[in-house]
Amino acid sequence: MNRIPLADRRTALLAAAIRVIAREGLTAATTRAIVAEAGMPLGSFHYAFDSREAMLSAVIDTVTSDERIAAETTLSRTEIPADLAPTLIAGIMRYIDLLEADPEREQALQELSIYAIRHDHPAAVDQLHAYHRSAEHSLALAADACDVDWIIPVGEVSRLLVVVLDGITTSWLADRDGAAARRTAEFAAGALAALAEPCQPSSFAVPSAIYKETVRAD
Amino acid sequence: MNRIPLADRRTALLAAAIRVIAREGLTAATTRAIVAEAGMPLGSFHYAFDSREAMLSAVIDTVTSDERIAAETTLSRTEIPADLAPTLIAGIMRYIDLLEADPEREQALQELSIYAIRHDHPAAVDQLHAYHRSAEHSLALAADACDVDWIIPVGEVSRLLVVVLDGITTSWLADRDGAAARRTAEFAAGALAALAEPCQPSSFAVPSAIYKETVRAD
DNA sequence: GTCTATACACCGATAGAC
DNA sequence: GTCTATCGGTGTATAGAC
Repeated sequence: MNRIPLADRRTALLAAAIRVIAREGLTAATTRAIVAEAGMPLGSFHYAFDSREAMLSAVIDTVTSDERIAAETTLSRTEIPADLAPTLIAGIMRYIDLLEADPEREQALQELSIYAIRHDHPAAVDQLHAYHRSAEHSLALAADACDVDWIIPVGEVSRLLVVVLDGITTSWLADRDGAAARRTAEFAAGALAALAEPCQPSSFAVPSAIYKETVRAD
Repeated sequence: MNRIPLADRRTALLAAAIRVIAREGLTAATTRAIVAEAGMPLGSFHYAFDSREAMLSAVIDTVTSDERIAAETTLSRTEIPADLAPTLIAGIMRYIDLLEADPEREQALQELSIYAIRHDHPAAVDQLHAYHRSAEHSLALAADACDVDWIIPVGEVSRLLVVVLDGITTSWLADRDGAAARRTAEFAAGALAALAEPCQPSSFAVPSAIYKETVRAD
């Protein structure tokens, strides 16, 4: 009947898949459940995607896109305070707000992440790198706005931030303790802020003792 | 033929299930795969467990037992250095060693954890609490050995440690970058060590400003 | 291109022989 | 109690009508 461009059909199926995964979990996201969610007949699935597996890879690519992550995690420049620690706290708090506002979405991302590690490892690495890029961008922006320099490579700081955000997410998904998550956020922000110092006139940053000998160039 | 006590059969099936989950993932751990791994006929499954779901809950209980976690994470007292930061570093490094030695096991634990959040939430909470208890015990032991007091409740420190360990695990499972994981560990240990101070003669600990007003009694 | 009908494998669970 | 055989259901994928 209605002829739908293939790209639109793929988009609709991906969106439906993400909704089903968020609502009922990855194992419940069968081809039947996804086409039902999208209001399509079962047959249409396999000429939008070669297989369920291929579609899941596309789902991961979609939720991993830099634009999507950036849109959800970037602080608008105007709301950045002057000091670094409060800036970092505000950023992490904003993430926790998003987590509390849409727990199922974050749970879905974790399920997809762990699925990818076993079944589509390159996608898992891409997903992690996307988070790192986003964190790096936010951290560079924060340091710039607060007139400080990171004393270790910002890529290292971003790794720390990603680890903390992931840990906070996992714990919160289990215990739903927002107050505890926010205490963790304050501690983490303080610790991260200690990795910056007021801008030096020189362009050479001073590496900390810990990182001096272990950071590799690549 | 061979009559096997029910408890033994359950134990054997649980062990087989854990091996299958570690090797092939949770979704591949079907009743058929598990009994095959255990060398049993399919029929024996359902008089050891009421259902696959019930068996998975038992699996979670098994891997969540305090004894098991403690055995894997507790530092033997003799190898604790005198200063807190190196002690914490050694502990987290030891965890990373275990992670690198048996990645599939840790991946299995994460799959079980995320399964439990959706399908057996009380078990997920128990699992998190077990980690907290173990971390709390290790942190108390470390502080004692190094003659320091935690300046915030040790339960709060343990929460931070659990968050960090979980974040390190997730990142490492994706990128397998042990050097980066160890840099994260050094940073985290340093930040946690800053939450302790030399023992006071008084038994009153001084709460930090951050935690003073947010920690609830419960 | 679209959708119905169906193929075929595998799932959890159980009935029934021994 | 033990194990084989099988049931009913559901999964992915596809063949074939239109």
